[in-house]
Amino acid sequence: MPPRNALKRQVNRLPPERRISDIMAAAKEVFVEKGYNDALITDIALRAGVVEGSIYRFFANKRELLVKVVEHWFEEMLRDDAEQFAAVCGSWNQIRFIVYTHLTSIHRDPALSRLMFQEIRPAPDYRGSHLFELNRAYTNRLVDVVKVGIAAGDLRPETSPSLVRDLVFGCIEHRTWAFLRGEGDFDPAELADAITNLVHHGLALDDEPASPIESVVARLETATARLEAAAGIAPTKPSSALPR
Amino acid sequence: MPPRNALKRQVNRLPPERRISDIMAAAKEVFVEKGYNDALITDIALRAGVVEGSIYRFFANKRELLVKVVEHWFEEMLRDDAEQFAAVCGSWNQIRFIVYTHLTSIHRDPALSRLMFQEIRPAPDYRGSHLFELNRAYTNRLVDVVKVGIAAGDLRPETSPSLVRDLVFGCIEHRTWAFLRGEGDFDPAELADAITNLVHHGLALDDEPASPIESVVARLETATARLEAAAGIAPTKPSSALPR
DNA sequence: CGATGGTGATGAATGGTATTTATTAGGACA
DNA sequence: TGTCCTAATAAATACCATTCATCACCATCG
Repeated sequence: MPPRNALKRQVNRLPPERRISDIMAAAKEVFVEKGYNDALITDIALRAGVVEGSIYRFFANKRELLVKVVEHWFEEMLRDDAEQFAAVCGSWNQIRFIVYTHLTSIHRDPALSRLMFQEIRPAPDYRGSHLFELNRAYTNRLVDVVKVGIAAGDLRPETSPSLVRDLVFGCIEHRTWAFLRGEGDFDPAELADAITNLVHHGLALDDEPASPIESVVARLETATARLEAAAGIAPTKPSSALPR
Repeated sequence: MPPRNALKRQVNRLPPERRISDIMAAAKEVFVEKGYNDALITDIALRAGVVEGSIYRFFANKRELLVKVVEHWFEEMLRDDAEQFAAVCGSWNQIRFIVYTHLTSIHRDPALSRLMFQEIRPAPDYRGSHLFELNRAYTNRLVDVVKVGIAAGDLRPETSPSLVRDLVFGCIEHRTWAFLRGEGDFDPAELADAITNLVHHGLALDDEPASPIESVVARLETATARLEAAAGIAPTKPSSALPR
């Protein structure tokens, strides 16, 4: 056995899968602790027990490493949620379930959620990425719930399912930003109830006979509102506000 | 006059305000074009007609420069919106106005909006910053609208005003992310209507008083009153009282 | 059993960029 | 007109992601 010779460099050979998972585990740690920009490749390499250059054998660059780490997390999450969801019935309960599980994920992994929101999603190549597809599948469950609810007569037929998706996920994100910055805390169950109720009241079909007068006045109100908007807001391009 | 001597360096002395505004204008350009990370101080200095070091005389670092640029934009925006808002009456119209103007800002300045969402807001020192205060004032208008609406009996008493704020601004943000990434377009007026309707249906008090006609007529009256106000019959500040 | 080629792994460069610093020029003021 | 103060400069520094020339381990073959 050769003595610990300073001139001989030590090499530790491992199967690629093992190396990759070591690096990803270390990267996850560092990204979570430091955020993307302050995470150092040196630090990741150190914790993974490799040298900086080795990371570039498996990942094209720092960003790809980030994407892979978040993808891994997201996929795991989806697997866990999927079959549970299948057991939930009724539009209110289904919406509540989706809101609740999403809130729980954020509450459990704030740093990773934040990386997803702040670093991944705004990237110009996000659409077209695997994470985009995963996220689409994730959020489309809500779209489907709304569609089914409309078909079943539970929800207002004129609501846009995709707008409901943005309403719900946008609300959750906006509500949790302070927490994601490390300020304060929230209770997922409580907040899930509040959001679901608020949204659902906007969706629930009011079983009123809906007299003809009703709709006529509603149209009148809309017309005047537009008129006001056009008159009060922008002299620059008044026409567009009057689509008719 | 000294000849253009390569050994003598040219110095262009300017009043500080002028230098600062030059630098900020150049920085705005570059940040808008390239985004925060890809914006180079060198580039900014070049366009501002100064040398890199000079920027650090007026701004502590790149991030402070960014914050100042966004602050400036935001303040300007607030000034423009403020008095217009004062003229709008009725909770539906007020919400619609807020949604519409916000959508318009995003539509007009996507890059700056994006910097605000992606770079500024997630920073750990955001709360406590001037921009936080500005943004709070901006979004609190909606909170006030909801509070007044509840007090006036227009909106469900059990709704949380701050949750409505998150619902509305979160929805807008989520909806516009694709546009902010440079994919596709949206129509502010149309989207404002859709969002306002969706949210308002979740807020509007549904229990009809005994006679449907009664409330229908009341709404008609409200609508015409608004129209009068908008037309300039009752101009300066009819809003704060929120009649009725 | 020894040589050898392929490749995982290394750590020292490289390059790009924010930030700092020593030095200079212009103007205000005496 | 001389002197000091400070804006402005340009070169230097520091920090990192990324690249690259080289090395050491293993399998395979002679």
